[in-house]
Amino acid sequence: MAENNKKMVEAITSMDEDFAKWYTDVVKKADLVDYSCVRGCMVIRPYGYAIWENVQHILDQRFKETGHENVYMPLFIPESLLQKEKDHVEGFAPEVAWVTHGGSEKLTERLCVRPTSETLFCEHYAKVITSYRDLPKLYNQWCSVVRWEKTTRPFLRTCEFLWQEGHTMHETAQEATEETERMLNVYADFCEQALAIPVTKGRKTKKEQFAGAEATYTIEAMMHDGKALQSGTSHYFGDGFAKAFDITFTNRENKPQYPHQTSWGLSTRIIGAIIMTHGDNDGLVLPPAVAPIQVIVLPIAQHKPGVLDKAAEITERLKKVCRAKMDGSDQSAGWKFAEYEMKGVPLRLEIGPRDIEANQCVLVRRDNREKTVVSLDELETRIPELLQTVHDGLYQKALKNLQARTWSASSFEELKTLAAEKSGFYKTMWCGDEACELRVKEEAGLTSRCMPFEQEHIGDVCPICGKPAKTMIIWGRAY
RNA sequence: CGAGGUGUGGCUCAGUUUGGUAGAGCGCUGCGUUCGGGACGCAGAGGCCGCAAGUUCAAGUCUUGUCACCUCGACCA
Repeated sequence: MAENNKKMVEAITSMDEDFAKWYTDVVKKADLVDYSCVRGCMVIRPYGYAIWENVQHILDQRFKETGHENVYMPLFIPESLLQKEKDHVEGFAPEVAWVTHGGSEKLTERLCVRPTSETLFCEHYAKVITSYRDLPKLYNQWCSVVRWEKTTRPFLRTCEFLWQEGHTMHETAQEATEETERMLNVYADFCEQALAIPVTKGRKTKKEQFAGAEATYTIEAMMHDGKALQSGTSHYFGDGFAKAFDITFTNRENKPQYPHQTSWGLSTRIIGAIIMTHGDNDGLVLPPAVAPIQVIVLPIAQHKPGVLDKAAEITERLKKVCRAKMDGSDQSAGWKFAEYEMKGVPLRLEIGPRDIEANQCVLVRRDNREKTVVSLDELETRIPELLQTVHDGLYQKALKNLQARTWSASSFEELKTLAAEKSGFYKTMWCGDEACELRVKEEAGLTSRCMPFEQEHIGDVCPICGKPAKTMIIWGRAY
């Protein structure tokens, strides 16, 4: 029995042993995804999709609170449309999928399966924006996009993935800039408040920015292994696309003018961030706000009279204050403990004959296994409190990891040594020259993650070239 | 796209060196006993060994081709 137990537990590879393998083990064993017969694509299973639905629900609400409307654009983009903006097409052309035939007939113009929908939004905006009175246009769409990736991993990089993409048009550059920042903040708040993931907000370097954008802003999260995951991006386009797509409106002075544009997106990749930020060697650990099941009610010795009934009664009560579920299947109690830990359920409620006698139950936190005995009379207040405590615990733990793995370097040698010996984020000053960025990539194996909004003065010169530098930048290894 | 590796019941794999009737554990189905950390007994179901050619009396095993997946690099949310 002990032998068996050990074997089952070892079914998840330890994260210290092989983090990548741990990740795929968790993804599979928690029933989040299945590999599909289509190369590089995944089946998102009910439990994984339920997480995404919770993400969608919370974010969609925040988009609407900030004045956005949902729309739906076509899946296909005619080749000529994609090619209107030069930088954009150069950035995406290598990874688009093309439709060349309809039935057995060859199409006169190839259609690309959208890798992102800027071009479609632009084409539409050109038709519907004629006056400053039509602005701003604050559109968002929930959809999937396709990018022909060479190497893929569930959630982190797949050939098709689900996301939302917001596309907005504004009268002035300032308004558009504000929108870009506003939505980045929506993402950052969402990550911290709903997902318990601390993020670093900042601007991407020119090398890392979105194809066709004037500025790209990002939230970067640190995974448990110290690697970075770009978790959401917000782009300022200026009027570049507007010019390419001939979008003009009559301004307040009765003159034609190009509007200023933004776009911003967050994808199912965020589920990868949740897994790699909070997960442990027993499996997934879900932040309560997006956990499909927040409390799993487990009857103990459920064949004994009254136990199942009591557990069902408690579950019904709990459903009024949280997402609760009872497992009354005939698996053993120990099996259920392990199962729901693997699935990352934030709280487990155990109720057995001894508890019923004492009018109490045992609550166990997934994040630290702490047990609390709670009177059945106090469930409605204690459970929401405990869920909040789990959230806070997860956030603090993630923040601690971020702080413990953030290093700063004042010389290139120091940066290279740190990069070789420690994983995480590396702060240095940077002159702004792309040549230095390339050298860091070549010699230290790091890419720039962002230039944080919260700057620190850690020197006066760029450690790579020695020239004066005013910007602090974060380097790292990215998923 | 480069370098390596792997394809055998649902899953993880043994069997390939030396060709000779397709195996194990887990999972699954049924019945019974269990249940506070992955329980147990009994009885069952399930495989043209990735695919295609070839060698052979005989191929999971040898040869050639092909496809898929995995790991590491290069490229990208």
